[in-house]
Amino acid sequence: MPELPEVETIARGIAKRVTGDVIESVWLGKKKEPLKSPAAEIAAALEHSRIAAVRRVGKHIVFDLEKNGVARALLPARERTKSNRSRKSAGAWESSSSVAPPGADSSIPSTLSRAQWIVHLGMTGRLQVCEPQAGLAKHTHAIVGLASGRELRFVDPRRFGRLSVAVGFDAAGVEPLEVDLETFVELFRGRKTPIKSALLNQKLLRGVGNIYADESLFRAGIRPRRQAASISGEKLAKLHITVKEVLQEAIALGGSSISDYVDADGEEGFFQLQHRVYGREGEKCLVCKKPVKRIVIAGRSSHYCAKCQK
DNA sequence: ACTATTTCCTGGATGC
DNA sequence: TGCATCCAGGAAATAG
Repeated sequence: MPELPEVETIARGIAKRVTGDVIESVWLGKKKEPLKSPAAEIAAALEHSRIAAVRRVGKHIVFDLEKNGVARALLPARERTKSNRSRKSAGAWESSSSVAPPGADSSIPSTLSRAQWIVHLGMTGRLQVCEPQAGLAKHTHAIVGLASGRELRFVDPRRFGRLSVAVGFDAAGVEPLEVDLETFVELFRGRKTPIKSALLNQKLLRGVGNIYADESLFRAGIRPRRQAASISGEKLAKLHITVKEVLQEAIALGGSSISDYVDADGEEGFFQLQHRVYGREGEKCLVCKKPVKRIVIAGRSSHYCAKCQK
């Protein structure tokens, strides 16, 4: 279940392999769930684009795409009108900023369109960079052919993952690794919801999932059910630190491998060995030896130590 | 404006 | 062994 550290690890691995490569072809499967934008828009945005960068935003993997505007001018008018329906996705292609590419011959009218391909892995999504002859994994929903001769494949058995395209993509919420204390504290002001739910709310903090919420709360000594607004400034300051600490340690270890998570190199992460409460129901708390408890908050398993967390 | 609950998905684990 | 049931959980949709 990729959360921020796993997505960061995967994005770095993919970036290493495909940055600068050019997309030559796009195949999208028949299943509709994985596609958040219409298939035609995704294919149109990706084809003939250069992958300028690959980065993580929250739990999203963002491919920054660049392409010369010539293809746009050649699009049939019908296609252009059709793709203008949705401003949120590739339909906004027309309104993308057009600038001359560096080093372009100024005598030839040329535009450079920028867009983003956004991949959300959901629970079981995977991105593979492989040779075209490599066996096709079951539940492959997208295959992107690259000029280098390799393929980028999106595989997702449970189909909670999503593919979309956008212009000027930005996700809601603040980056947990960048947020300052004042902004962090402000996120929880007046919130009656349990702190665990607030941490999982991507409109507040983007990237924290179930594992890292539990681990951060344990280190901060806060029970997951505590009403967010009732937590002291001192405790929130502690949480502000432990959230970053847990995420940074996890990134350093390549994420947490539970069930079948592997990064872009097929390597497992090792942060699961550092979990102090997550998945340890009934086992002894590593600090006080009391058994770790498990409760359900908003349908999510939540692990904590009743003695160490108040 | 918030908050809580339900729904989508499949594969692996468990129960009888 | 087989078959049904449950569970994992991110985020969108729905309800309150």
